[in-house]
Amino acid sequence: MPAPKLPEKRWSIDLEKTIQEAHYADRDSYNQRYAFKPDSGKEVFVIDTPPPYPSGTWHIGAVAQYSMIDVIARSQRLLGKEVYFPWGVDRNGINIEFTVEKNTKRKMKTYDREEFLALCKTTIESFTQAMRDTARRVGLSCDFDREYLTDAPDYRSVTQSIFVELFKKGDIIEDLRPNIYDPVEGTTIADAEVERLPRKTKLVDVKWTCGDGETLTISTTRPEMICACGVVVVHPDDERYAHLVGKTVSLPLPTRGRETTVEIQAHPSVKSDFGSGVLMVCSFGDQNDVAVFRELGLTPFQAIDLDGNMTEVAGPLAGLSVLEARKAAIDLLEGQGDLLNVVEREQEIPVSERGKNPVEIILLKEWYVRQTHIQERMKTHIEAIEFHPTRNRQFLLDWMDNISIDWPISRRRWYHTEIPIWYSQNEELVVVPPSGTYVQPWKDHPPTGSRVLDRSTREDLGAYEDLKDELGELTGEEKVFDTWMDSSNSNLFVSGYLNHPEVFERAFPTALRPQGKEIVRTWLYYTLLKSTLVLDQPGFQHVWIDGLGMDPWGRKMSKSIGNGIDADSVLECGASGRTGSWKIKGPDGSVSLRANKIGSECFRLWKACDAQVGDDFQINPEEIEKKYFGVLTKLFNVARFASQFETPLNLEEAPKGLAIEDRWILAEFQATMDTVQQAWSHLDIYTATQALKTFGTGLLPSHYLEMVKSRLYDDDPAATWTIHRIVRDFMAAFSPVCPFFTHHISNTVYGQSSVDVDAFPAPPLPSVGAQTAEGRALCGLSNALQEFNGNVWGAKKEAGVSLNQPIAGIPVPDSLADFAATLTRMHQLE
RNA sequence: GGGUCUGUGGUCUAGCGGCUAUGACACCUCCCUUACACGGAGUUGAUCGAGGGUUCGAGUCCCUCCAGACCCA
Repeated sequence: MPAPKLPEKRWSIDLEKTIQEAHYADRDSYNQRYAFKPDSGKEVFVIDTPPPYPSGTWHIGAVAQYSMIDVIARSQRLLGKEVYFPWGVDRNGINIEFTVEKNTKRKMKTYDREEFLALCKTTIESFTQAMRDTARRVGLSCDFDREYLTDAPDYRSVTQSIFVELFKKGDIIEDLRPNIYDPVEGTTIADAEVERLPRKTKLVDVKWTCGDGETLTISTTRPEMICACGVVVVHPDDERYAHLVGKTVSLPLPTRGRETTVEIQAHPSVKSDFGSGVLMVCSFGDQNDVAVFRELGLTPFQAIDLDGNMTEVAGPLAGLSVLEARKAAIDLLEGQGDLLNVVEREQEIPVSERGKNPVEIILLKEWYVRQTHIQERMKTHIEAIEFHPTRNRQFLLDWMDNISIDWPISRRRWYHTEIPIWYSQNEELVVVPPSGTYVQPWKDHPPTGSRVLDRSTREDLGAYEDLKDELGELTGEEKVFDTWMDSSNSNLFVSGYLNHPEVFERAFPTALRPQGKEIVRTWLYYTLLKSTLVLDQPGFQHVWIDGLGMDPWGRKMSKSIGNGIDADSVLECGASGRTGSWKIKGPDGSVSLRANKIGSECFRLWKACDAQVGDDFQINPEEIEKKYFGVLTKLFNVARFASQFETPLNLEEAPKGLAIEDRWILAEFQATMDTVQQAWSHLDIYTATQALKTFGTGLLPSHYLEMVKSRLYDDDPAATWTIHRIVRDFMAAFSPVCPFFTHHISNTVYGQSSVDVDAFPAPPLPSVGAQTAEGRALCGLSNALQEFNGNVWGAKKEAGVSLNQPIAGIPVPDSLADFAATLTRMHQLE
């Protein structure tokens, strides 16, 4: 018997790493395979990959998601598309600023701006490199040479150009509005960036006195805000207080520069069962206050300044921080005998997502993207997008129903894209840069080609060069954009908007947006908003939304719980004899998990097989190994077994004299391949992988190979052709899931890598296709065949006979008459 | 409190109105059979979260409840 062409006895992580390193080592051949070649003549398929944010280690759940995007990219190549699988890194934002502040123990605003930006850039670059390594280790086939960074001039210039475009159109405006503000970090934040944390606060009952001497009690957690009170309200149905409506009541604390009484009115937002059922409405105490102020047309008081301190209007409390003022207010009230009761109370308070600081609502002049006027148009476009899974469309639409205010996009931070605008000395004119340039107005002058616009009408008044002298001293904008302003251009950027118009023509709407479900309301929503505002088009053809990686108990992985798993520990598990072990905090104490071998191929196979797209997936390395490494071993051995038989010179054309079992397995194989091709074209990773796995570890080895073993040993050309043709095409169809595994096998045995196949394999024997009568008849026998084989195996076991020994008295049923000879030989029936 | 989603053997999972509910892993039993013991074969094991309803017929559709996840207030 000739030696197998595949020398390795089994698939191993070390083998995987060797193949992988060779794969990535030669840049030219890598690019030949995977770089985007828009002129190839093939249909363009651009994937708007989520640019990860480098923060040290890459989260296992995110890596799992990303590896599935790679499966889609590779399967689309297999189907003959010209795929652009970009590698982008999101590097703007407050996280890196925090990291630098923590590392240097210095607050951002104590630095020179330029110096601080340099520090951020160095730090994020070191994190980025680790991420690039992990990306290759998990086998991503991105166009790495075309890497884009959201903090690079070419990317930021797109953000800035779109800002200018939308500003000119009137879709971006500046306005003085109440904003959610983080006083510690000194910046405005968006609705989507607010989270709630439970904190202990004091709920105090305060005595208020009406003009006619009647007293009432108001419960509040924010007595320092009394100075900003614009109205006192009770519920219109609350009979206890109906007589109060219309009276005036005195503020129980001294103020400055405002009237000392307010009116009592009725409003339905009051919860009668909360506290005393009487509510003081302060300008910007919370979101509800803002709504009531707007509804009742009241003039707001600015009680808190940009540093989080009380303003003049707070009278004796002016200059104190919010917390100090709260204490002082309680003391004052107690001193005057107006403090009736104090209770400690657990309350959910709004904090900023990034800094975890209690946020305030402050009246500020900020930049906004108008969005409330365009919701219906967006919904029309959203109808045209195919969602995977479909339920996520509704998820997005539901979020949109809650949108009631415009999107504030300016931030008082530094490591972000700058708002590209300068103001004239009289503040009535503005200067904006030409499209395609990146500017830093806080330090630069407007570049050549800038335009002068009227600040309020946005009328274009002429070239900056011509009007320079009329502007007086220019002030560059110091504020920057919310990072979602950058991220929401990613599809435009990767599709070639502004930079490659001829590609953009063919690439937009972008073929696919893959992402996690936790950022539907941000990344997906904002991107679709941009596509509607800028181009009035749907941003994508497909949106593919995956679930979240959970710990083995079904909880979200997070640093604070200590239930996270590092991606590299899983991918390197089994390399050089290393084993993996993980200690994970569960609900009932820590649990130790171990595994001997996982690696990228097994990891990808697990993710492809174990959960449908959109479902949350529990990550348990022990299970990944137990359930899926054996699949690789099995498939490897099938190929290795086949590889010991001469590969036919002509694999394309079926030889004469195919036996009934050859025709049967070819019919089954073609049915499987039909399913796989359909599934790949519908971005259905689960179905494709399951079909391949079931065929490759079930029917093929257990039934077909056992039937034809003796023919193979006798060099039967029909059997040899059948098994080789199936293994070769199988590897191609399977290559999106396990690219290095299939590459190694197909390259070694057939001299052609499965990852280079750019057309889905044609059916080996069309005469037994799924649409043919013979194909259907053959596939119809599969159950009977499996059952019969099982019966014989069971009978031998029952009789205590080993499987390679003969057995008597088992007749082949009539339905399998055509297989009588084959089955008799296979089982040595007597 | 609201919205969305999920709930199928010990664990994970298929199922999209129709025969005795799919498969994998684990468990148990057996087998070193000339590809594979990091393997193979065969068993055991589920009142499909609970309760109502629609239907000739329901994991599958509807309602209520319970539990979990995500998002929001």
